[in-house]
Amino acid sequence: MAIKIYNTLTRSKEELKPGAPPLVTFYVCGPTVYDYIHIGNARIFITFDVVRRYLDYRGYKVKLIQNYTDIDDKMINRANEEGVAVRELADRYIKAYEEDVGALRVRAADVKPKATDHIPQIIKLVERLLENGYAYEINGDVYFDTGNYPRYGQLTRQKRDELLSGARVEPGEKKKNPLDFVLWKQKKEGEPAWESPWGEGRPGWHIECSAMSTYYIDDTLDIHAGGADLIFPHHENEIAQTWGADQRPLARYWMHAGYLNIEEQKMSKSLGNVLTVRSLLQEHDPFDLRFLILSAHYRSPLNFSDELVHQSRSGRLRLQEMVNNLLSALDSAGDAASEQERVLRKDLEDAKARFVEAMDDDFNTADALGVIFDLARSCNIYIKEAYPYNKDLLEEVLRFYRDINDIFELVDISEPESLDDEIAEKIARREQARVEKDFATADQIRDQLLERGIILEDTPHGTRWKKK
RNA sequence: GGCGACAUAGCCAAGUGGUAAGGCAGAGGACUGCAAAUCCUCCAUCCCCGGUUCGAAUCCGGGUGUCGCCUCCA
Repeated sequence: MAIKIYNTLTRSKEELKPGAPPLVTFYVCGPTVYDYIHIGNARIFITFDVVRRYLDYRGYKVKLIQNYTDIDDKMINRANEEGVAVRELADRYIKAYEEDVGALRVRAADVKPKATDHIPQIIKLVERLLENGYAYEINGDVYFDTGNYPRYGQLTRQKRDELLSGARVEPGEKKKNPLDFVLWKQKKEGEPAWESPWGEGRPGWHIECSAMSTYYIDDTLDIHAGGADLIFPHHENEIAQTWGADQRPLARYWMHAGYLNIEEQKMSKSLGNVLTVRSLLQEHDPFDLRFLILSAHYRSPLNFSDELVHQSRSGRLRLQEMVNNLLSALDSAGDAASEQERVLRKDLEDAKARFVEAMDDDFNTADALGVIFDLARSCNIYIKEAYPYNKDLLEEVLRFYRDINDIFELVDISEPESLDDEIAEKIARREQARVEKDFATADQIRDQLLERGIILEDTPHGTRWKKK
């Protein structure tokens, strides 16, 4: 069995065949750090974080690179509006990005290059493009010459003249062809700039990813990923640049995640419906947001609303409860054997296989969640009916949930904390009261503990507690 | 105008030829002193019309609808 990935380049699912297995080189287009990230950004980062973790789970050694775009028009405009240096703006939002994404349990990339730290590499790349005849300079600006690159449009699946019909030239641009794009931009007054063979200037938007991935990998990437809106022009241009400079494909597999809409509407500043991760985390559990994002296939459009977050939460808590049940059952587990044990063991093996099958098929997280819920039911039945429990089996189930959680990270699977003596004593007192059928006292104690954030649940095998 | 995606129950969502996963919500039941948790049962023939096939949600043709890209955008 092999992992299949939908490759935007070929518009079909292909078997993953990395260039140098078990290594998988993986480049994800990172944020432009001019503002807080929104939930749509978060979808991208969570999606590819899960892809990365799954590849890891399947035995690949993933090297993940994710850049920070810390110089471009948006950066400059925002810095000017706020009257701060571009560098200062970048530092602030890189920090914010790492906090936000960290709260969402997205693991940091192995390499996190910033565009402005790689100006020499960018300049060299532009020089190679000029030497190879794929670029031209006009008064300090350097453009990529799409007229010299017949394959332009291959990722977008459009011919040059088709793309041309919608293209337009910004005032002040001096390019030969409307599809040509800027590699190096001459300095304007008040903008950050670096020395170059074409005078002071700064890099264009697309060039950084080509330059940095080449610098850190120096070979065709296995996977290059980003949001669907990056297909054109960003990724199209990256492909053209890397080919022009080094005559090699930038990446073998191109993955693009779908849009996230807010209440069926595209998120946009003008509609005023941009939801930052930062604000959402004020009212929502990050696990719930992850659940929502993983509940649909990553290439499908995904809607976002409070209602859907609540639905996600209800479903997710079912899994959390199951894990809690499992952990507490483990406390009293021994080496009992039973018919139910055989059933659960089989369901576990099935679940393992089905999980891999779902995820191998272009990371079908929605399907995989179904597998997880099926096993949860089976495990709950076991816990309900198979007392006394078999410890080995429960531990094996728990191990599987830990493995899955290492990929999806939807629940908290920490060992139960020990109870402080006072609370333990109260629980014991309540038990005694229940035996004596003094339910008024029992309920009173339960209410007291509830106020302190401890929820009690009576089971046939004793009382369980959990934190609110 | 060009290119492309999607259309599955009240909601979310898998399934790409063999007779509709899973979750949320809802109804009924079991268990419980009560509660919580859990379990059981019920709840869709897959936008419409044609076609191919022994057989289609799944393939083909034609509609209708929604959305995206072609311009900064994750």
